[in-house]
Amino acid sequence: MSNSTPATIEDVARIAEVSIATVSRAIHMPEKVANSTRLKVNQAIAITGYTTNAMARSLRLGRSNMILVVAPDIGDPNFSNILVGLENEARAHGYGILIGHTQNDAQRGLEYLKFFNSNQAAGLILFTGILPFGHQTMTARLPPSVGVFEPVFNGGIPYVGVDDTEGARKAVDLLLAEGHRKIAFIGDSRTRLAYTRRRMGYDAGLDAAGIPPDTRIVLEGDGTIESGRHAVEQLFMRDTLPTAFMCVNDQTAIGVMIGLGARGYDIPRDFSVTGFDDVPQAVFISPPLTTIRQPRTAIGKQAMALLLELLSDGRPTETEILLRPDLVVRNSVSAPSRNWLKR
Amino acid sequence: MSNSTPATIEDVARIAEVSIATVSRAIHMPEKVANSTRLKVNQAIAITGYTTNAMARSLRLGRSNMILVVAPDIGDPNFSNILVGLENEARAHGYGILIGHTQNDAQRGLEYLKFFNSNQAAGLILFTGILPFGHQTMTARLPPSVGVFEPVFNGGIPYVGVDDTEGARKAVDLLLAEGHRKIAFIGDSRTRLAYTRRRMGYDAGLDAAGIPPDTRIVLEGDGTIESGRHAVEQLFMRDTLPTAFMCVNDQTAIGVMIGLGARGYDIPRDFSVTGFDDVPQAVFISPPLTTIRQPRTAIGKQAMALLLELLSDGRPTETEILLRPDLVVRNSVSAPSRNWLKR
DNA sequence: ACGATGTATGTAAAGGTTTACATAAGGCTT
DNA sequence: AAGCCTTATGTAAACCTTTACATACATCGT
Repeated sequence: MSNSTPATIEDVARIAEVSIATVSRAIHMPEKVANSTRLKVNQAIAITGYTTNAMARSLRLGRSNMILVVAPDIGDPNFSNILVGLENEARAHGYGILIGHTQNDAQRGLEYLKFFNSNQAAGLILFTGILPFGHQTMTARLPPSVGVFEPVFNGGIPYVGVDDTEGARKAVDLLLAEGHRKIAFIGDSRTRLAYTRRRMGYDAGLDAAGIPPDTRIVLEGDGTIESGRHAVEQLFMRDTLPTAFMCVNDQTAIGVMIGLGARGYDIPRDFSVTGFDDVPQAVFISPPLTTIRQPRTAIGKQAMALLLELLSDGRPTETEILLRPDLVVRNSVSAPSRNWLKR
Repeated sequence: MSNSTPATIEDVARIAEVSIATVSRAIHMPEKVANSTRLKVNQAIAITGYTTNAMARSLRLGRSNMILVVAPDIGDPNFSNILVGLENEARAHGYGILIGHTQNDAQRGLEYLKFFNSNQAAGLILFTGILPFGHQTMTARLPPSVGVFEPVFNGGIPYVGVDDTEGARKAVDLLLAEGHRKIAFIGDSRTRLAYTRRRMGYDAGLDAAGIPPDTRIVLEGDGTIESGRHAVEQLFMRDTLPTAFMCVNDQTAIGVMIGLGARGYDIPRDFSVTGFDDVPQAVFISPPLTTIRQPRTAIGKQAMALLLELLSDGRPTETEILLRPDLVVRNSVSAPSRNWLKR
């Protein structure tokens, strides 16, 4: 019972008075074994407290029951909820997860490949939009992989994300409904698909409202708080002020709010601001940010489900799964102020 | 080269024209092998791109190179930075980390034991103050373990945390220096060691300032935002108002601030508030929270270092490592307002 | 010149599992 | 009752390492 060394399949076999092959079958292919023997085996397992040695199993099978999750930054507020979804789904199917963070360092990413060479992981979940490994070199023998949030590279890797266009459309429609006509769009890098798609939602919303695009109030940045702040300064410099700021993500929106606050303006009285992501901070900042929620736990769950499917079937059923983002109305949006309307 | 199956030690041996034993030795005990052969082996490894199969190695050695990290909630804002520290240190020593979250469910915690039975993990890092497994049953065959933040149970498991007493003392001293004399302490559960210790710092600070303890303004809660809010209501009901709230953690402090805000008070004009932890939100709330920082990355690093030591030596050098917490001054503390001083 | 000592390498077993193949027994068909 | 199919179980090989033990050879002291 409380032996020093854990019970092996042989211990079970001895007690159940069957061969080890039968024990293995009783566990993994119960229908192939007679009811009476299955019972004996189960009893023996209960007595010994046997758990199958995952190492030996993986060695024999040539694949492990672990999934490697690689993210550029574990501390990213978007990360942890995704992880919950990933982990729950994995566990439900007998898989565990392994976490690696690359800190945006390709070299470190590369080191994670050893988990696959050495059979320590069977599949890969990628958070970064790029492969964390040297590109061409490895694409050939890449393990079954699924991207989260963003499509990966061009490697034909399926991914699970959110319908960015629809989400952006919801944000812009809210602002339009409040009466805003001059709505700035503060983006991040044009190379990111999320930017392109959210921008599409913005453009479409404006177009549907009959408002001609005004490129003077469409800015690019890098998605950080600092970049949101900078965007505000730029607009004040140019004297092309909008009445509302629609931001590509919450970080940028927070930056915008800080920038506006520093200039003495009140939100939402003087300007309205929307974000995208609904990071945990969004509810704590002042005023609480109206934003678009990414269903993170659901994304994680779907991504893992897709990967598990990939692992068993070999081919993905879908190459892109987009979940529906929700508008979360808080306190950073109101009708444009009289003053600004006059402009 | 780009074979479908990864190279094994035998491939290397064949190319280097030595036995597999020599290859293994060349890798793990290089000094035991002649220079010339070591060179040949290294070349062969380079040619084949060989990586040792961790499964086979673990099976043979009877231990793995993975560390299981169990936390009640991966989404906890305290968690991710710790993880960075843990992971960096682990990787530096050839270990990887495995993450599990129990969601405060003992049953789920129990399931993680299989990682040890099956040799999938060599050691354990515990975030929860309690063992996530059935208590008495398992203590005997518990793997090498280290606690983080809090001592674990009574199982003689070493842990790495922060000097709570010193941190609390810094907070209370700041409030005293600002001129506060009536300082409330909002705690969480008395069963938590962190509570006891932070309370000790509070008591000591008051004592040093010659202020007699006033139990009417020392409250208990459960460490949540809601509980902070509730504490404010209680104090208003009883009409025993302090001029400052010293909170056992940031969540409670945020709750206190929300509660005070809801009653129309301004912080820090009407009341001062301090927290403990310096969670990421602390800087985003309004006003930004003055709090005590836990050096999270450092804690993680130390905890992992301690565990690794445990794994090799068998016995821990220290049973408790406390790091120094820092006061982070932001905007939630000022001198008590005239009005309140009169009381 | 011989045994002793030391160094470098090879041989083979062991670690726990899964599974192809072999065997045995029972039930059908004719 | 003979042959055949089906079902249940056992035997043994394979997965890839590490390492105790054996072997071979060179070096050294006497």
